[in-house]
Amino acid sequence: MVSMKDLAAACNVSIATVSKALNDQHDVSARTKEMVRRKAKELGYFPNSAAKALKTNRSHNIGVLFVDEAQSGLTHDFFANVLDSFKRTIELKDYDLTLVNCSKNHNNSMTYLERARYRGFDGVVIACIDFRDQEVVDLVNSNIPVVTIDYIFNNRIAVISDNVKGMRDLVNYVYQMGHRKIAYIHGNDNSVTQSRVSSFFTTCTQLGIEVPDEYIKQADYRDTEGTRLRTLELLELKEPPTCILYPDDFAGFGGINAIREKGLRIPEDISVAGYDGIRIGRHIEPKLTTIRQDTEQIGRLAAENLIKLIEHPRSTIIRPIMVEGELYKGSTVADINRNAE
Amino acid sequence: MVSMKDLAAACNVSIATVSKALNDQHDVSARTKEMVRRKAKELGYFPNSAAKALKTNRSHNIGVLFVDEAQSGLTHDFFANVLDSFKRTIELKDYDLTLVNCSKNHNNSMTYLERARYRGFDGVVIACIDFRDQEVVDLVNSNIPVVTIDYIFNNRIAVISDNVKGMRDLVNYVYQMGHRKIAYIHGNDNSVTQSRVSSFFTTCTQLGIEVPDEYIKQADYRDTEGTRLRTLELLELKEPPTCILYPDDFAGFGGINAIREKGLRIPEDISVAGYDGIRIGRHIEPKLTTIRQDTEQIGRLAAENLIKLIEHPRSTIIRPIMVEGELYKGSTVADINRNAE
DNA sequence: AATTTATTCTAAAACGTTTTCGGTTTTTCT
DNA sequence: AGAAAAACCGAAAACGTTTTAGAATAAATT
Repeated sequence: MVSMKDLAAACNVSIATVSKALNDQHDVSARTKEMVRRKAKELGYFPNSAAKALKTNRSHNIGVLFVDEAQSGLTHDFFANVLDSFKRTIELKDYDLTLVNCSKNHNNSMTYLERARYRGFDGVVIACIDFRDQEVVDLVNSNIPVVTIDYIFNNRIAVISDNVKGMRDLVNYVYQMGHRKIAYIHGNDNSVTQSRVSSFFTTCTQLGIEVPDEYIKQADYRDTEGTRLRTLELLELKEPPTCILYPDDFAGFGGINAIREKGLRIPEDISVAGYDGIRIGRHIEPKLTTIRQDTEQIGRLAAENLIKLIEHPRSTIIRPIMVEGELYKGSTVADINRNAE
Repeated sequence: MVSMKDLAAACNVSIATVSKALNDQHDVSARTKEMVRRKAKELGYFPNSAAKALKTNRSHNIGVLFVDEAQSGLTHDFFANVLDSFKRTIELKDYDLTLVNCSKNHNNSMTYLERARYRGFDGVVIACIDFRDQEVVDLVNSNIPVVTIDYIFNNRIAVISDNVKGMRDLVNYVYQMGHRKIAYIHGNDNSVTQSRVSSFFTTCTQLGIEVPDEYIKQADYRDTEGTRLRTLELLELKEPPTCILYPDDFAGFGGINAIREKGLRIPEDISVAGYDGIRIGRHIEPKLTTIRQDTEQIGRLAAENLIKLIEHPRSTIIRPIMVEGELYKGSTVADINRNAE
């Protein structure tokens, strides 16, 4: 409510001088700077971001775009952790974070791009969304600095979890534990799933493992009911797998339930593994074997690179950034090597 | 980038007319309104929120204040669900949501109140934070519309989960299942804990249950290691409880682990219950008995009332709003009545 | 026809900043 | 001491809106 005008009056200087003093410009003396700042604190002055944004075309505000279809937005463990890390990082540089309104409630709703411009975001981070949506594509192709998570666009910064390496590590580990009959219930079709599935097959081939068609099934991510049903199918096979991989940890618990329904023990009778490394997985028994994605790193790198792109567009190298996950061994994959019996 | 000025030029009318046409004011003819709107769409015009906010002192942006101490902000299941519901609700009214930067990284960082003013939030929702923090108190006592979650300030809107009723329902259920030796490991001291603890004692007294001191212990919320240790202590007692209540579901799993460590079965040998109703609790075995907090409702009511307060300050009744939780029976509390044996 | 009333429009100020450019004053150099 | 350079400051325009007060025109009333 107390503006630069008031402050200028109180200091007997011009508004211009006040502005420069507060912004630490070089053409104002140390003495007046000191005076203006003291007075500012005294009167309880603080700037108005709207006016500043209007004038400078910089909002110091970053938008985050995600769609919480089926309750899987903010409550999505992986994404929430990424976002949390992202937020902590940009806060160090004095940015705020705005969740972009993505409801299409009236027919005149803005597109994502329009809304980003409307709010004047300095940059946008995009995650957890259908990347083939035309609105998303338009936003990515605009001149607004953008970073995507787990999806690569041409000539844009992306931070992606190394699903190829993750799946390879997981399969190698399972193989090393003696398993040769490995089933994989994968998630619904998107780029993440594709990376994992192709890595699964590649690794199996390299290891000389044959994967019968009926060992490959599909369920949605976080869909415990789907994995339960698929798991039951797998257990019905005349030659059931000795280990089942799930789309993610959450969905994995659906599979675990199915297995126990059948009176089987984990990992004595059958082994399982998830993907993600959700927090709770390390706190409940059996501790789920999984690939822990480095959400901390993903969020931080996304933030750092987006800010670099915003503040130094010319000197920022635009490329996808890989973040490796880490195998968490847990206790759901049994060692069934001969010598271990 | 195309502004009202451009639009005015293209339409051969004044800027004022354009503004009024787009805002559907009464003193502009239907014909020009139509014309302006058509032209606006044609040129790809959209407003600039900073300019609008500067002029009107309304940002159509709501701040959310929470502190993610110990990773328990966005990744906090209860809060994430509340926030998700909150967001969906305000989006229907065309508001955006900004997570207020609450890092104190340099000594000149703004206070919460200053930041709220700086950004020009129309309102702020406060949750998951130390409500005794002076900065929070200052914000609450300012003239900015505010709603708090799970904490009541005088003369401010609050949406709170009915912990008294929740705990009463839970204890009654446990009692009804035949339990008389009920232990309670409660969370660290705050208003939520106080409600639950006092309700626990009141209900026990009403039921004529004696609660020995050593049945009451403390662990932090979501602290699986703490609950593990406290649980082991309880099991060492010469007269151990037949049922243990935990601070929350997440922490409850720490207790479950401890119990299994000792080779005991749930619920055959000992019963347990949590509090919250986190999603995963319904997907893993054993299904944890708990009080499911109605996060959907809490978020929605907080949003609706905050917006009402923003848009119609005079006619909004200011009072705490109670939201009841629901008993989820799960399968971790055994029926130990004589006839059930 | 003259007056009033209603309708439709515009000019201009204002919101709180930043920035450019020019003008003083002070310091430094010869 | 005088000139050149450096340091410091202010007036004013601009960013994209909304809003007020009034002007111009059209319609309705006497």
